[in-house]
Amino acid sequence: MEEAGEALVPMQAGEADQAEARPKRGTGRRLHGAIAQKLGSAIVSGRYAPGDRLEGEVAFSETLNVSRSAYREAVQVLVAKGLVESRTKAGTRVLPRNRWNLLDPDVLAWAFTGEPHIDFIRDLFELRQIVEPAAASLAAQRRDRDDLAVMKTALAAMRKYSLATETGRAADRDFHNALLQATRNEAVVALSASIGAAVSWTTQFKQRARALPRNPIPDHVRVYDAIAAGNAGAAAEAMRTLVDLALEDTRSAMQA
Amino acid sequence: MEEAGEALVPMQAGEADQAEARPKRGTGRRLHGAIAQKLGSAIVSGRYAPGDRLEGEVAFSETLNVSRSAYREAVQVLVAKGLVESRTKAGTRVLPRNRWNLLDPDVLAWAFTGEPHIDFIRDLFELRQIVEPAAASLAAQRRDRDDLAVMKTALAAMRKYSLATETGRAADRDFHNALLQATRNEAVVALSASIGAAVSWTTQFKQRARALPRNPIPDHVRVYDAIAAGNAGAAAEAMRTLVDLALEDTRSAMQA
DNA sequence: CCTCTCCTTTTTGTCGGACATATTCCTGTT
DNA sequence: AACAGGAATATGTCCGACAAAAAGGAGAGG
Repeated sequence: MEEAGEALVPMQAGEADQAEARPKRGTGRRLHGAIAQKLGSAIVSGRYAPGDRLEGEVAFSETLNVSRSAYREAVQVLVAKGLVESRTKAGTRVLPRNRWNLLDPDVLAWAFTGEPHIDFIRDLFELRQIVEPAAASLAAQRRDRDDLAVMKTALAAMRKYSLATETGRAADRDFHNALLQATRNEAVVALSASIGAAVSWTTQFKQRARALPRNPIPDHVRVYDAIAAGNAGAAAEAMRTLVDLALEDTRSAMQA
Repeated sequence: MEEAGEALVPMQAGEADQAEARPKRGTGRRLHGAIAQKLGSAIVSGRYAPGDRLEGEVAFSETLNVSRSAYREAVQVLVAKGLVESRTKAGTRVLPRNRWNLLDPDVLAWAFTGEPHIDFIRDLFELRQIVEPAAASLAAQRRDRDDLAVMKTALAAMRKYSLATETGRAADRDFHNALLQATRNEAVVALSASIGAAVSWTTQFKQRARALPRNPIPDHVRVYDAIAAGNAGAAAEAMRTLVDLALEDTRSAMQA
């Protein structure tokens, strides 16, 4: 139902006093993309509750100082990701969480623009614990020489720069991407794009809280060795412990 | 209450033969949604190859007999799903497959509007074989009385009507949905919601090819019993065989 | 007083045209 | 031939208007 009165004011998280509401588009970004990000992160982070009605298009686009067209295109993006639903006269309303495309890369990114709920991170790691060992198993059976080469270089880069540097984290992503590529399974790879992004965010969290309490390189090496040897069971097991430790680190980091 | 009904009309179910005619929107469907579906399925089914450039907005929207605004909103949907990318002056180009959000429900649906590649189905079932046994295991550990009740009624409905009827298939979906809900993991639920939709399409394929070669009820019962008993290992194993058989059936049906 | 029907009003949906912006690509210069 | 600069072109944004659908209220009838 409709809450009376103060119901749903646009956020315009007022750092500026005056009408600086216009979402300036960052590097090369399109305007409607910026609006979509702004609205999307606002929804995912809970500033709009499921069932809430957004302000009307005309009014909202006015307060944002953008044209209705740009605003509408942004809303279409949110509709495409299952965050909101628009019906004539009823307005645009936030859908319940179970309709959201949580594995959409953008939605995941938006979820990590703010402090994500600990439960959600738990769910994500649980999915990782399901998918990644199985992926490692598949990779062990199907990898070719090129896959191993890419993983090896990524591993070397991880050793050289630690996970504290951005280049080091990029190498970590490369390692996991190469592993998933070796599964020869498009669906699994697509999942990785989502989970991988989330994982990189949680890695940043870990770093932010304190120094990494444990050197993750040996775990990665064990995974690599098992895949190189074509030992599917060992690869799965090694990956399982790797994810376990990552979860443990993240959890302790977030409690602090 | 929310009319869940996406039983909404499949537009232009008949012939798409007519040159490039205006995409008539089925009851309640928005125009840009229809365009997005048309373009999306064309891309996913391969009628546009990755790297191809779409016709310019003005020209294309003219041949479709729609306004540029509607066309643009449709394109934004495709952008949101990673299918295309638009850049000034360069035009709108189809992205490589690894950029697509394959687990997006709409993308999956579009993939099954035409004859999907057998490899893709294989990938999908492989992912199912990874996720669903693990989900059953989680469900066995976390289900409560309500979950079991819902699953039990769904099971009864499946027994009453077979999978040959739509109500029977709906009961099948209910069963799997209840199972996933019992995992208490939003990410797993979201993933399986996508895959589940695709699976229901393959089920229809099976039915179309020939009568279901095997009674699937006992397999479901085994899964239910294991979950009810809280036996995680048995639940995973039962689900594994269930998915295995489903894959086998689908494969033999598609070879015919 | 309640219910049903009809109409008003609100909000999204679609349209058309205009201008802005950013590249690409061609052209002309050095 | 290399480079710089301008014209062409496609997307990006803005504006204003009307169409369509549906929620909510008004009025007739029970």
